[in-house]
Amino acid sequence: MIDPKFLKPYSPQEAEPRVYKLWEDSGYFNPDNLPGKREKPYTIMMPPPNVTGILHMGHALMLTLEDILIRYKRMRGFKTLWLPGTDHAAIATQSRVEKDIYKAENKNRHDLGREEFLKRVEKFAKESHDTIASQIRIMGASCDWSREAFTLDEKRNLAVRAMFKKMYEDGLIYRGHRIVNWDPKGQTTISDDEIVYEERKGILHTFKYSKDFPISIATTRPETKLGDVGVAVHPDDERYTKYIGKTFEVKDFAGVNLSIKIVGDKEVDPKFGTGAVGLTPAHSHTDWDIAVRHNLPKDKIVINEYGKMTENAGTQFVGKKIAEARELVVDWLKEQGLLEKEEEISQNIATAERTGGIVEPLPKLQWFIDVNKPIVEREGKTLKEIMHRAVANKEIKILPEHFEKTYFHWIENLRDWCISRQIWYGHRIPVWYKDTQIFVGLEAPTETGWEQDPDTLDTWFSSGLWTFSTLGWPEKTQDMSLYHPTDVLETGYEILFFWVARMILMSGYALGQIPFHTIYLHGTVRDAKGRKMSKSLGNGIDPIDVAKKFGTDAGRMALIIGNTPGTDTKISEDKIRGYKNFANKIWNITRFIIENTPDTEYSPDFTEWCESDKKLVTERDNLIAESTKDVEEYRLYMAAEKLYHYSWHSFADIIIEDSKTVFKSGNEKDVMSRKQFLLQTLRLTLITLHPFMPFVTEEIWQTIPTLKSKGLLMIEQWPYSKI
RNA sequence: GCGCCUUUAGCUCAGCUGGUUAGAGCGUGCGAUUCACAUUCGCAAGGUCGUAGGUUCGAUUCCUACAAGGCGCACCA
Repeated sequence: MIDPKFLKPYSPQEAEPRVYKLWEDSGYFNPDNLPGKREKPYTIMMPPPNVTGILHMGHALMLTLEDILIRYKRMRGFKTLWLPGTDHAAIATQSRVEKDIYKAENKNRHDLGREEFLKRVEKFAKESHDTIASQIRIMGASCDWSREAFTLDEKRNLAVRAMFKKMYEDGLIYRGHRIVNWDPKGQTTISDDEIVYEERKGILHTFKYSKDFPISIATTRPETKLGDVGVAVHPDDERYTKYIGKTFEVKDFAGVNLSIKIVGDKEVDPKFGTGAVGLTPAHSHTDWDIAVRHNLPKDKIVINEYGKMTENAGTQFVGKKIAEARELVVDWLKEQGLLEKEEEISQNIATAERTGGIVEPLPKLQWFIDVNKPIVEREGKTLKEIMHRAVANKEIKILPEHFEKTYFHWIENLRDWCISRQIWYGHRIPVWYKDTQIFVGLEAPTETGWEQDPDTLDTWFSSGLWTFSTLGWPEKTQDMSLYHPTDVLETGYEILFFWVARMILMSGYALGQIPFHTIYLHGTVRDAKGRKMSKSLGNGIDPIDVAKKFGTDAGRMALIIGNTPGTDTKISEDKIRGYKNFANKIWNITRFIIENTPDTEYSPDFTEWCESDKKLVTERDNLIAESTKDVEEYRLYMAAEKLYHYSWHSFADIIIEDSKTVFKSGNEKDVMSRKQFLLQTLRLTLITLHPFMPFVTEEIWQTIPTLKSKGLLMIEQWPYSKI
């Protein structure tokens, strides 16, 4: 008797939660519980979503791609581990919570104090985590919850401390006083990669320090000139060579005394401005470098951490904001008749990715990772070389391939990585100070008087360890030896440098291993018009709403079809609706077949095909073989589309339609052959579509008595496993 | 400034290593539909494959230049 469910349209809302529970309760998400021998492991570490809120379409795409790969490999008999987790996302989470608290209570983090503030952040992170974990389930992700990790939990903290200690002892981590990127809004340093450049209009002022100063200079930041210590010109610039080496005393530059030494440096572009650069080493990266080369004073700081002028800027400027000071200096130059020219130019302003604050270069004592130091344990290779080599010698393959060039280009320009942050939420730096002594270790020294460094680590330091901190490193666990290196790292191309490169660095350094064999980079999910989804535009599609309205399967298909690696993809409700109809189509295919084969036993070894069906078998098997190859070669979009097209436009539209005639004909051999073909193809359709549309296929499998008796579709064997 | 990507039907995109009438989905038009389908099915229209050269027996596919759009990195005094 046909199950009455089939008399109504397929209801993903009803089926999906029930089916997920069935899977989760089976224990098969955990590779230890999978049936059969399964000697070969297949591992994916889930890129941990930030605990700053809820999942968006990008997460849905990531989860879909990874789930397809994992489900496919599980059906191919691999010991599949997909390890889920979340990321504490230090700055992002801290600033989010700060904002909330300020809105609700008009307090900042200092009003609450470190301990109380951290409690609040942890509470927020916990809630956010719970939301995310439930949303990952809604997406149908077949990941091993028993191994779930958090970048800031105890085990990961141990890994972080162990790594810091190891790198410190190898001389790769050092403390240095140098110019860093300071975010006045977030009150912390940030790395070069956390800077976003924004093009803005600025005014280039050309002026002289004093009437009798021989060289005019140009600047967009007149207020910093209060801290100038020199002027740099190109060594071959004939206009200025006669001044190189001389020092000029400027008695009164807007109220301060300046001692300006003229130096020749080839970094100076003689064609820009006047061809002479006023040097402010404390507030400019390039000026700092020039000052180092020519031994000029570097610590004349005129702007502090809050973006205000310091005492060095003179009594009339101290305490004033940058913008105000800038106007005052310009006014003064005008009054003195020193301003020669003002022109509008466009310039790139460095802003902090997370807070949007304008980045102020400042000299500070910070912790760095040396990317150019030869490592004894690694045959004298540097971290840069470790990162470069893994991709260059094809140990790691990037998809799409052209991102390799981007990757190499980034490595070439890489400078030492500043890893200390002046924020509270994150891994505390495992360094203790007592007078002039420094102690670096896993635990605090037992004697009294030691104080721990107040700073925390860049969040990407802990994410860099993700492929192995999740497996228990630094302990020598069974998981470590079985699952590392992992197989695929699937993530968005925008975090290739932030994260992917750092994992290659950390794994290569600490283990002498690559972290993964293949990098699959997906693009950004955009709206129907190609715009980025954002809160302010209100054009976002919430994957959870999609699940409610159309079903997760439909959302997954819409995300995957037409989506090639590295390319942005557009999605709309219309597209999703199409795949909702497809789920219903499979539902009705099933209904037709069971209604028309009530007395037919499915026999797996059936060979008595009539002539016309022989062709159908070949066609179908070729299609499955092609799709299998597509999945193996990461053309998931292609496999999904082929299977979709076959099910609907061959199997349903042609073959099933034709069956109506065959059944009427009454030719017994033909009828039997066709019935067997329909049953067999239904079974194969469900199996091959399962990685893409896991819910509807499993629901059907569980509803048909003969298929259900074989257990879960999730662990059914993929056909033609020789491919 | 250095580099990467994209440019194929009205829209969104496929087209793997060059080879018969260039494909899909959506949309459009016409027709059918109490017979698995909160619909579905059939048929049809629609493309000088960004522009200009080149390699080749043959190029949407390879090379060069150019144009438009997008992106990354660096500089930014």
